[in-house]
Amino acid sequence: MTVTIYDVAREAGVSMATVSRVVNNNPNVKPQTRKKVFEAIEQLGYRPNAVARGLASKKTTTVGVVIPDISNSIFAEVARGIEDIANMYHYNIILCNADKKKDKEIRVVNTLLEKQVDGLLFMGGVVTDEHNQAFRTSSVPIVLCATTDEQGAIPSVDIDHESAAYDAVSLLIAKGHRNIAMIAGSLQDPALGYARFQGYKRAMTEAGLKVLDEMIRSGNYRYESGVEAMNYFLESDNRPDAVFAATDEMAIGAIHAIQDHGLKVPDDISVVSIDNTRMASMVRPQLTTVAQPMYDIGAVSMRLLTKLMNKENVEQTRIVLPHEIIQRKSVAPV
Amino acid sequence: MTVTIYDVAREAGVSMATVSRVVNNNPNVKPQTRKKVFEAIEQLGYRPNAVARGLASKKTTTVGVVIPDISNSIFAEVARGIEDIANMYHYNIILCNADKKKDKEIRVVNTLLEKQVDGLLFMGGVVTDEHNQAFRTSSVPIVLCATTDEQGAIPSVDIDHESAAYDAVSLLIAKGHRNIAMIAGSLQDPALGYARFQGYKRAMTEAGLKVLDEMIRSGNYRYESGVEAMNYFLESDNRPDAVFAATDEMAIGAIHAIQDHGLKVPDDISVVSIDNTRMASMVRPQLTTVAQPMYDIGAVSMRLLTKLMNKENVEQTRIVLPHEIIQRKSVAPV
DNA sequence: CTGTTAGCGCTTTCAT
DNA sequence: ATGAAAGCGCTAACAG
Repeated sequence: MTVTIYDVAREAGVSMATVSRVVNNNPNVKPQTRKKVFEAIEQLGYRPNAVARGLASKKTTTVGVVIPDISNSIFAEVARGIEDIANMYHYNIILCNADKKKDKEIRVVNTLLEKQVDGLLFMGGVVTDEHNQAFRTSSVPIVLCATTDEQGAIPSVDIDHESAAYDAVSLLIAKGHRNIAMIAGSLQDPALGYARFQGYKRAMTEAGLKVLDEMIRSGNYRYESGVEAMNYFLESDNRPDAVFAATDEMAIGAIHAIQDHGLKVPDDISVVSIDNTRMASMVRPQLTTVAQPMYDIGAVSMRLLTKLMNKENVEQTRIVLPHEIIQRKSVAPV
Repeated sequence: MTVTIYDVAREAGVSMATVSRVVNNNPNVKPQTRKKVFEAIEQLGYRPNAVARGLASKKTTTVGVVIPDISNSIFAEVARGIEDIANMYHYNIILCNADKKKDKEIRVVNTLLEKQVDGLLFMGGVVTDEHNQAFRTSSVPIVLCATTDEQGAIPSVDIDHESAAYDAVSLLIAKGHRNIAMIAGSLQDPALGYARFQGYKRAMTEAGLKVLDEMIRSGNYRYESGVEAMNYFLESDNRPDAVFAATDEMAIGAIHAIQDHGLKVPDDISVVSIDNTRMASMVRPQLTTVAQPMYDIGAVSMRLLTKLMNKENVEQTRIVLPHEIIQRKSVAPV
């Protein structure tokens, strides 16, 4: 039924080993023989079985990637970077959504390992002890992508969220704003939510400004939570004159909340955030935001992983990519 | 080094077959034996090798999905639907971007087949003869996802783009608009761009309205091309009073172009589109659009694929999912 | 309920 | 430059 390497060998009048050699581009084959084999392959419509090859060679040329949610554009962009580089190095990608649920994350890491992936890219929220435990049983390299572990024991590629937040808030301060609110993410999330909050705090403190509890609301990174949080600020008696949102989406929510209250951005209230998703230039006013190089994070982490899988010597296993503030139209001088 | 089923068997004092049985949940094992085996597994930290299993059983419990671009939110949403259902049926996903490039599409289909996926989900633009050729050599089922072949020979799940467009334009007409422009996609793309254009034409014609060349511009489905196209209309001497855009993104571009010209949506010009991406409710005014159930398209096509892989009898192999017009704030009566 | 025994389709020494 | 043969780790009859 299915044609195997053996059939090709018979058809070409050579041994399996020889067929294997030509399929794998081993130079030790006489051109003439190579030709015969190719003809037989063509003739029979032979398609190498990658599973058998994987079993025999102990390499599958596929890497597993666990991602919180592929339908979230931030992660989708990272995934695209991963895929492009993987492709370039002839790896395929097994993609698993894990929704930032610890149990699911650990489960998929295990099934990925069972599938004998040659390496693992882990994109998630927190890296707990249980994660480390699961990672430790892996015989293949793992790199954290768009996150880091606190001990810095595992190779990772990310931006410095704290300093990105610091820069965003500092811009606001430089423009003369003093009464600056923050729409934060989850403060339980050390790699992102909390780090961005820390950056806000540091910028405020260094500028001699007070960090007031009532000027901080936590959202879930999404649009709706941005409008909710902003509505809260709008209705408080100490209305901020600028808002720093932990994500573009929440910032856009905030902008609309402000506009729906009959106020103007940036004339009445300035807004700045982090991410620089495509949407940032698809709002009016266009969003001033700190660009997170998501595609590059994916690309660089995949590249790092290829080196690790290749057992190359890598000096830097903890890579921090630079961020950049993109000034558009949502921030005004006071 | 790596612990195999054989090691577990020895440790537990049973045969490989028995270990295999307990790992695969075969009921024919005495509870006591099962327990012994589990202990040995635990002890040794045994992790079944899915590649070996795949070779022996000729099933990999993974399906391949070829997708144009995972960083495009439309496709990402489909992918999420696929993943969720795949997960539910214990399949994993190998994801390959193919950028709607025919060569790349065919190449990845082949490598996916080499990897012995149990089934294939194909999301792409046009399905050419060459595609069909590649599909035909497959011994595993294939379903087209968010596209169809013209002959209808291959199982597929999609919406009826023509009628979605028809409904969108008809809404405009019902509201009293007569001078309706269209920002189309690629008219070379039969499954989407052209079908949506056909729907526009039919709605116009049936209403006794003229389809004017100068009222139609082609974009590339993206935001920028929406603003470009709209600018063209805005500067022409026959300004439309309503615009139908083939995608939300282009519609949002159009809205901003209109606003940047000092006009109002929908007061001066109404805008309607197709997609209902999350962004549709993240613009002001919120976008009236035809909802394309992307998640469901992914979910349903994966479900269909599971049935096919299972050799179940399926009556309907060409599924057309319903669309629905979502009226928000971008369309006004004249 | 459990064990024996062939493979699955390929890679990889080791010879020649 | 090529072939023979031993696995890779597991499943699936088959036998008992």
